[in-house]
Amino acid sequence: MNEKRQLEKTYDPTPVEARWVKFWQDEGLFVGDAHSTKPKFSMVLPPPNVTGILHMGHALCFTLPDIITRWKRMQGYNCLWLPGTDHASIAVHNVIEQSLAEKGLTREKVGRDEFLRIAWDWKAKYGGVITSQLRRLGASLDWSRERFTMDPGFSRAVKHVFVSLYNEGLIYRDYYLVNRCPRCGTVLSDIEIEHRDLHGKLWYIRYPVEGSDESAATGTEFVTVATTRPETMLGDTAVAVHPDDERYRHLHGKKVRLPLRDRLIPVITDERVEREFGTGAVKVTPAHDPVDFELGKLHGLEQVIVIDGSGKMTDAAGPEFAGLDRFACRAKVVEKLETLGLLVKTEDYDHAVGHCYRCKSVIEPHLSWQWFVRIKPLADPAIRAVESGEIQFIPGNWTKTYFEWMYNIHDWCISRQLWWGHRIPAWYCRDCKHTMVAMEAPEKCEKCGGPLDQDEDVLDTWFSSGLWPFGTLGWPDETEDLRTFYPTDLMATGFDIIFFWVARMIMLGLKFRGRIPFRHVFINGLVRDVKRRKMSKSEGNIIDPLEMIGKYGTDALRFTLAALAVPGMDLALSEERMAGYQAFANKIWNASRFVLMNLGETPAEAKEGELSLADRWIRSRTAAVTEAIGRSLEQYKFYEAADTLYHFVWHEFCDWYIEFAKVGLREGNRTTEAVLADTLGRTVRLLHPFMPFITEEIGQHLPGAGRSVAIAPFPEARPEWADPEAERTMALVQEVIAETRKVRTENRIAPKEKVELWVKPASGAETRALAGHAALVRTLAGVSRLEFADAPPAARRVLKGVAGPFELAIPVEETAAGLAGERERIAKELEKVRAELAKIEQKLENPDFVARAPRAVVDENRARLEGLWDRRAKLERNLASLGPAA
RNA sequence: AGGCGCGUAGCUCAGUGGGAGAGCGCUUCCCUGACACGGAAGAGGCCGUGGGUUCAAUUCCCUCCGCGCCUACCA
Repeated sequence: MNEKRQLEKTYDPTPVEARWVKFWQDEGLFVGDAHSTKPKFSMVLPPPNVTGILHMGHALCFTLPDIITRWKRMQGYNCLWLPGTDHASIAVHNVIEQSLAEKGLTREKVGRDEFLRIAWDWKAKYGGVITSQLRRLGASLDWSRERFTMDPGFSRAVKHVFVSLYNEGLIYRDYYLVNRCPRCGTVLSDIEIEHRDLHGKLWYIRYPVEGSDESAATGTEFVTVATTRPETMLGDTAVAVHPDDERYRHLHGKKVRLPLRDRLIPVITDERVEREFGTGAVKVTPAHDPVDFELGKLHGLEQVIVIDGSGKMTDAAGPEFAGLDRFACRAKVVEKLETLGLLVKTEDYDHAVGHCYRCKSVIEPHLSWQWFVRIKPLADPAIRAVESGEIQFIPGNWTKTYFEWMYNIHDWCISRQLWWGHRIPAWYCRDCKHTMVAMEAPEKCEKCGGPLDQDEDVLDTWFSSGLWPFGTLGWPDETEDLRTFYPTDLMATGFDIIFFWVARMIMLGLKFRGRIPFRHVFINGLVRDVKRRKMSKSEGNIIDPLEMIGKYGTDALRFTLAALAVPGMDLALSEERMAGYQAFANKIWNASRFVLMNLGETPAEAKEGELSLADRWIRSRTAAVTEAIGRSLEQYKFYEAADTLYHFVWHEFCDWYIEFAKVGLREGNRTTEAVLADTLGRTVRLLHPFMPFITEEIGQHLPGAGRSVAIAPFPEARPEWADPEAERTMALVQEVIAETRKVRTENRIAPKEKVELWVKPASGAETRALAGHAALVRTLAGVSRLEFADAPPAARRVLKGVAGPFELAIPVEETAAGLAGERERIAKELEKVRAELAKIEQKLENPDFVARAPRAVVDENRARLEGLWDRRAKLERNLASLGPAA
């Protein structure tokens, strides 16, 4: 026995994990080789926000691709998995502005330069948190190539893209109604808006029609409009009705007097007005509503801005309301109208309201100058890339979601009124207002030579993220990395950023590289809690991956995530499950300990002629499992691969093979020793992509350990090991053992007590097969003596069982406890057999079935029928032998 | 309003056009020299409802019920 090779008594993940993280890093095992001649496999890590701390969503999204990368690497691919972080402008702003607020400061007070200095300091200090947490997960990333979306090279790529698109006319500046978050102080793109259903109100307001006879007894004529946002009426510049609406035909061309502002506004007609909704007349506020904005343009209406960018009412709202918060103003407007008798009624009304995706404030439509990407020309090729199958979504049903959005895509607003980010490379002439866009700051206006001011805004974070797959590889330079690793092979991410990120990467990758950025898009689900709720801080139902790692080990966490990862499905994470896989890790550990304890000084060699049944069986199973795992991983069926491994390791290798091997090892069978060691070695390597730490630890103790399991060859399937005969015979042996155990247990024979087992011979071949492996039955079933005979020797009591083709008999002393249940046990079994038999008989008696079902199915049913007849006969005999019921 | 998805064992989830599966939990027994994070033997399910296709449906199609998500300019 080699003392050095032995494992500690119990597996303690923490020190082991720390050791191998360092080892992998020091040895440079995950560094991609730009000059390799081997086939490549590349991925870029979806860059987590620098503000981030690792949560379960990360853990899932990083574990699954890591499994694939490790698997590919072991198969000999030149792998690159490139890490990095995203500057996350809004998220960082929120963090820093909060810390400023604690000192009574605002970003305006400290100024742009100071603010950026603070942000960079902050990034330097905390930006590494998430990356160090990623290492703990065991993610096999190439840290030598780590990037940041605002590092100099990447910034150059961003500018390059902006300038190119501008020169091509695909980026333009426009005065447009956009979404603005009053709290974050910036505009947002359409997809950064979350729609939430709110319980709101619908206010019905009367606008006096101008020219109606106020002095007449009939009184003033009114037109009533319905609105969910009464405060915007201060900016109304028209009332719209449907052109064919008879109720309002007499108002065409008339004007109404806007209450509270005492302004005359026209009645216009437009087919977009729904006659059925509200009163069929709608107030028009071009500066504060997307539809009204369009109407306003069409009808040449004035745009009166009554709410500013921070959600406060402007002077244009009138002296009574100027300076009020928009919601306070709403209350005041309603109150005023009521006093004036202009509020007809108020109804409850539920509707979807846009909220900021970062801070959840209610979005305000806001009229301002912004930069946009003309998206159609970019979207079309991106649609074709998916239609043609060049890019494949997994699972495929996300394709539809992608198309849905891409077909209806709107121009992308990319400017943000923030400081942390890529500043827009546009300059405006102070004198002639000329706009210049360039990579480097121009000296003076190219038209009039006047002084220039750079645009104050930065770009949408997602504008830069969209370049990630090629910007990280050195683009716009034609680097070796770019040539070797682009396009990447797999992008694994959440469905929530298909629009934000995946679609943009495809569009920009095609535009600037002329090639797709990745072939497969693996969409993983959301990690939810056991009750399927989204994990959130406010719910207090967060399961913290780092806490789980501390408690159960990284391997258990990874295996849990893999086992629950059905492509595209949300997964409900339970701690119990994780505890189960911790036990699994422990099981592997102890099985390995057993194997190592039984290895001789010199490596054993498996001699083909000396393979035992168990050896041939486990080899056959290993071959099948190896093949199955490859197939599952090809299809990203992580749960299936994990399940296969779990079952194989625990219920085939540990429960059966190790127990069988003990029999051989006791006899000093070195072939069994060799097969045992080889099977463990293969198992460890099969498991490695899922559980890198424990397998590295074990692998390094095994004889013939290479430099690292992480770069050891992934086991090949060895189809020549398939041995159906061994599997059939083993099934026979296992059945006899199981039946014997069952009879023992149900008759309360103590585990320690040995019994004699008499087997009634079945066919010659079956009997010989079983007889050849009597030692296995004896050891595993607690049998002292195994004999073949038509009838057992005379005894006061004989327990009966049926195992496959065999009838079993166990003679016991009358004193054995609990013999009474035996009749019931057999009767119950018989009942099951009869019920099943009835079903099959019925099926086979159906001529349509026999005529139309596939031959194999019919044969299979016939075989089952015969097997059941046989079993029924044996059970009936057993029951009869017990004598009449008491 | 459209689109997507889910409803299978107590819980969390796989799976399949022809004998219902796993993990955890539960019951009984056992600390047998790898492992009590263990071993052995069990209990437990009209596979949401109603139709249709089929020789055969838990599986394919439709209706409905329940649940979740995404997209959306009826104020």
